[in-house]
Amino acid sequence: MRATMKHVAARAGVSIKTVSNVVNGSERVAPETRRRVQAAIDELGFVPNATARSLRSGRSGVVALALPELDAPYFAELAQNVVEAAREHGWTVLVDATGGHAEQERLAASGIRPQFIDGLIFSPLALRAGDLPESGTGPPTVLLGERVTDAAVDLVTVDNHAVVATAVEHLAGLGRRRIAALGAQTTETGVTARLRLEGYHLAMARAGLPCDPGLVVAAASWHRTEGAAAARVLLDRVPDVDAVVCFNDLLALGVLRALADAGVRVPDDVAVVGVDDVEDGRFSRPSLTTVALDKAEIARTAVELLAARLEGARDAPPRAVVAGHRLVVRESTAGRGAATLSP
Amino acid sequence: MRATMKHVAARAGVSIKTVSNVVNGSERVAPETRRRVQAAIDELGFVPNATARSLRSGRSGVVALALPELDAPYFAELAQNVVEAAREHGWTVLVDATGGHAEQERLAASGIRPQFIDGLIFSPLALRAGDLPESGTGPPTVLLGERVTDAAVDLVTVDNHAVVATAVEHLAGLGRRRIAALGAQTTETGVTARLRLEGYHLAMARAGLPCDPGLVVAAASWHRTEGAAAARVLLDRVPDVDAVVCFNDLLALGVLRALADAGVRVPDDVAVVGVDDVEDGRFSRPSLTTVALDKAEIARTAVELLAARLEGARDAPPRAVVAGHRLVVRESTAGRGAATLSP
DNA sequence: TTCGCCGATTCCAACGTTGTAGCGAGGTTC
DNA sequence: GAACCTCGCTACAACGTTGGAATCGGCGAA
Repeated sequence: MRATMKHVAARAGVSIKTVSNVVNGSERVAPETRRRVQAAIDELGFVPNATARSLRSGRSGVVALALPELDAPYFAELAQNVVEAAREHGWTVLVDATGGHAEQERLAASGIRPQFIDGLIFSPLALRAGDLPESGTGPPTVLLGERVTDAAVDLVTVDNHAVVATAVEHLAGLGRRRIAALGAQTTETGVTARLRLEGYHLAMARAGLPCDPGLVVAAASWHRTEGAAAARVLLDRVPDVDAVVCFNDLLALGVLRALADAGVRVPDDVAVVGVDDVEDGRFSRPSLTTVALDKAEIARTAVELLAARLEGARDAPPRAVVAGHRLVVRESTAGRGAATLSP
Repeated sequence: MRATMKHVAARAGVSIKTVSNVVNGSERVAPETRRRVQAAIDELGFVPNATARSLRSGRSGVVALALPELDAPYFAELAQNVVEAAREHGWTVLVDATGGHAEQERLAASGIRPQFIDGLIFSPLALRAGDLPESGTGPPTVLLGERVTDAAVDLVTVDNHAVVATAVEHLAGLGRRRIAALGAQTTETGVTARLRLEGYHLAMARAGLPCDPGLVVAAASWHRTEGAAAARVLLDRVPDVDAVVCFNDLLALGVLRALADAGVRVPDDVAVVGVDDVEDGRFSRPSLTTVALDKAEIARTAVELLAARLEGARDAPPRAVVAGHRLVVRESTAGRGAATLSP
């Protein structure tokens, strides 16, 4: 059985509280006592019981990260960044893969293993902010994505209009006219998809390009297979398409594959742009031009917002931070001229 | 403040223990009492405090998964599988990304947030089994990877000799003679790398192929960049190489990219095989022939071994399970003839 | 010598839950 | 009608820790 403070106390000939004081580095301990206690701790291999500590103090040092899926590169890279940022604050991250299912997400939002976690960083797919438990019920939460309602939670987002507009402008600047958008979603909950589609329409209008409805292709989920399938639909529907803006990189990677299979040259015949900047895109053939989202900034900001809320006023007004993005030009729009394996 | 059993008890006019009995579905509660208590629970939105429960019962329902990194697709996909398998057992998974650093791994092995977690599924990179805390100190552990010493922990592994041999035989069967191995590691801790290299040598010998030392290329870490760099070294060193066995898919994807940049045709000039079967390989150009490791089986087995140890005898003899693998032939060895986007 | 003070340590209670023991009411058995 | 049983519930202690109050011993000041 594992040693407890009781054992250490007995061995060192002091009270339990003195052991606690030594462990927590309190000032009020005589050097000699401290030494004796420390020796006992070492001999018994005592490690404080985090559960008891957390019950007593109300803090566990664990924050949850609820994501739709871990095996999509964007979320995997984001998770990695969150884990690292959380470590800086002495937090351990409990990752919860919701599968994007509303029920799982609701469960996650109301606190996995209630009171186990100090806070939650939540990237919902099916859930809308209005579905979040009323504040006070769930753990302090930072939302990644969109504010769908005015629920009072902190938020880290990106400017989805601008993100897609950046892509469209880049393509228009290269002289492309028939620019398709891939990744539209009809479900009410696909708010990111809706915003990105709006950004597409706005940018097309600004560039004075016709916005044929056939140019907009839906994708129920943003995975490679869906991207490939949508690309086939698109080629069939609009044979003279000369560019595709995909709403994320996975879709774009699927598109690249399907275009190659169809004998379409990229970027000569069709230029392709994604969003996210996941690592695969740097190594694909052709490498993928993309609008990079600053995942490190998103992760860092989310952790910091959470820290502020935990350490500061629990009911301070909610804050919203917009993380940055930037265009990364690679072969899928610039051809072999683009620096290889960069940046 | 959140409602506790005390509040519920007061509201329902019963003792705390009766509330506990209702919550835990004990038999000894009259229907009418149960109804009253349930009503109070609903009105107050009571949810049992997992921390207190865990302190009392010694079980938290949380298992840790310690991995080198989350953003490598193999680990991300594995993590996803573990999360799903754990959910079946009612467990939540706490993911710990160690970065492959010995110190972080040691920390993880001795129990992140001690006593917080019921068990640990551990995929070490830097640590050797001998470095694990003596049994009894850390949490019950299932090791993913290799048994380096005879430490008494459960183990899920793959037959690394056979895995690489499968790849070599496939290439030899296609008539390739100058087959390179990519991913060797000189560090003492890279046991998987050592086993895969042995598998390569054994298979080459069996196939009666010369095993020029120049054909073996090292890669400190198994990422795309390293793969690309190693491929350039290889082309420089052995210009007439006609096949490459990469010790994982990421290396292979880097190799594909570097070969394309060098104007080498795959598989016409050089055939490429990876190990893992991550999703990227299904969509790369050319798509990647690989030796698929059964990640779902690995995850499921690991969770089951852990469950058995937690529910059964704590000190039952350790078990070792070898998970399956199978060759998946795609374009990087079979050319356009291979079914596209399959399987 | 006594008092007060201060630093070091101990004691007690509490965090929210559950296991064990026990208790009263009502029914059954002879 | 006493002995016994079962049912439904309550009381208490315990899990391992920490905050706060209480206590103790030694020392300087009066």
